[in-house]
Amino acid sequence: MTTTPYDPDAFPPFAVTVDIVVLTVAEELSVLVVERGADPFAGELALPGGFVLPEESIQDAAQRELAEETGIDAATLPDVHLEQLATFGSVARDPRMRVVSVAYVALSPTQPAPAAGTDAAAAHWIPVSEALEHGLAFDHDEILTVGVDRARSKLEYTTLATVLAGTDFTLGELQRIYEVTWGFEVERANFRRKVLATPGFVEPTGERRTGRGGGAPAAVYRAGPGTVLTPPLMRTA
Amino acid sequence: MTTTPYDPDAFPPFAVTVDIVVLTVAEELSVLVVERGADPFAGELALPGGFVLPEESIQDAAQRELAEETGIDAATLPDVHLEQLATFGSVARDPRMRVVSVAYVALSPTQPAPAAGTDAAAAHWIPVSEALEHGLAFDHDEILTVGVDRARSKLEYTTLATVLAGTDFTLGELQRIYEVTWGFEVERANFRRKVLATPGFVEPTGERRTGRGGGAPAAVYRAGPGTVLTPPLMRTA
DNA sequence: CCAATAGTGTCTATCAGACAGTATCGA
DNA sequence: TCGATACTGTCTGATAGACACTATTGG
Repeated sequence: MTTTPYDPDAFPPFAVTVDIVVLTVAEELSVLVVERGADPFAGELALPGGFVLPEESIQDAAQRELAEETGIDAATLPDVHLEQLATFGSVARDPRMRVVSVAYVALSPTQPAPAAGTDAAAAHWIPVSEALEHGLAFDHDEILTVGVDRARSKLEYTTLATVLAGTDFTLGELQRIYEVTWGFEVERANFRRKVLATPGFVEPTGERRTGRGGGAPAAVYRAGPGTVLTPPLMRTA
Repeated sequence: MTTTPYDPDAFPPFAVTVDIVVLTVAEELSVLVVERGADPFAGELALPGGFVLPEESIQDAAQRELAEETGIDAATLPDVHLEQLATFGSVARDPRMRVVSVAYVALSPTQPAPAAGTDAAAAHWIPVSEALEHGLAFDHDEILTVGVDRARSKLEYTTLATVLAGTDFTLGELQRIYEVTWGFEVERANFRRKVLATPGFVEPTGERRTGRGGGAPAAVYRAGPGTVLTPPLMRTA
């Protein structure tokens, strides 16, 4: 806002979009990508996203695109964490015109592949490493990198790993969320101690679940009311 | 980016601005505000900012506005830290038209009042508490709050306090940066130990400086090459 | 039995909080 | 001398890393 009055017809013409880095933990840390149908970058992979409409806030646009284009089951949509990441506004990031993109990060519980036949038929999960090796359209490589960095650091000082773990999880499963996201192993006993000693991180459900490949049945937990981890769960490696 | 091709004439009309939360530590934590000359909110206080031009990136726009409208001495401008904060895009945040604002935070060394007679004659420092009590134009109260939160938490896990302290500083002065920014006192001996034990935080200049109100002369330090504090300097209170 | 996972206990190094004590300046 | 700041040292409680040990499952 300058002190200069401005004429609605004189403002520089910008388009505003949202792009969403939707992350989940499968075998590897994975991101949801869509195949572009039109030029530029037709046929290439890109992050899901779209225009912000004149009558919706940017946050609303991100939520709408997450629902529409993402193919995430409507039942689990409320469990998805969505937060603003950063805004990307280089002059030539879109070859056609001036487009400013407000990027969001979404963390989703482990998900099956989006159902075919929906709006999001072109959407599918691929490992982040694969996405970065292959390369995404526009500046989406950079957006993805920033998004993954944000997710990794948020696991340190928030309880958001529970979002990636889903509604019910064992401590072993929660530990795998950290290990897959961070890319290195975590000492089991110390991890348990820290998680259980942090008030509001997890709550026992009282149930026990038996693993797939042998091993003692594990206690099942759900997310607690806490959101921050003070002191944080450091990633030393 | 959707897979739908889009017509340059059909995109929704948005204006994109930058608004900057420029913070410094004086007697209190203070923010640079400008007096608005035109409606809406004519005569009220607002954060400095302005339009992003068609041929500049958003980051460039923020830097330009910081230099132009801010009244910060050109010699100290390179020492100012500028980082993107968040983007604010509610539908009605500007009563005239749809405006999306990309907010930035700037941390400036302690500064004298901006020189009168410049473009930034309307700019001046006021304590953050005063700004929030009095109220700022548009949604700038919210932007300021988010900016101050960002600054406070960044002091925890980065060495950015050295930016607020200026080129040369004593450990007592650096401690005051923390105390004023966080709003509570820090234990002296522990603060010294932590700062000196963190590699790359500060470097001794070899000089000593004598304070204003008596006391032994203090060693003078400058910022070191380090940027992160691991583990962080926690604010327990 | 073996492999694999779950769960517990313990030793130790590190570090932050708290606080005492000495030193050096200006007024 | 007094007040104020600079600087050092030390004790202690909390905690994370490392690792050993037991328990319970499937195959």
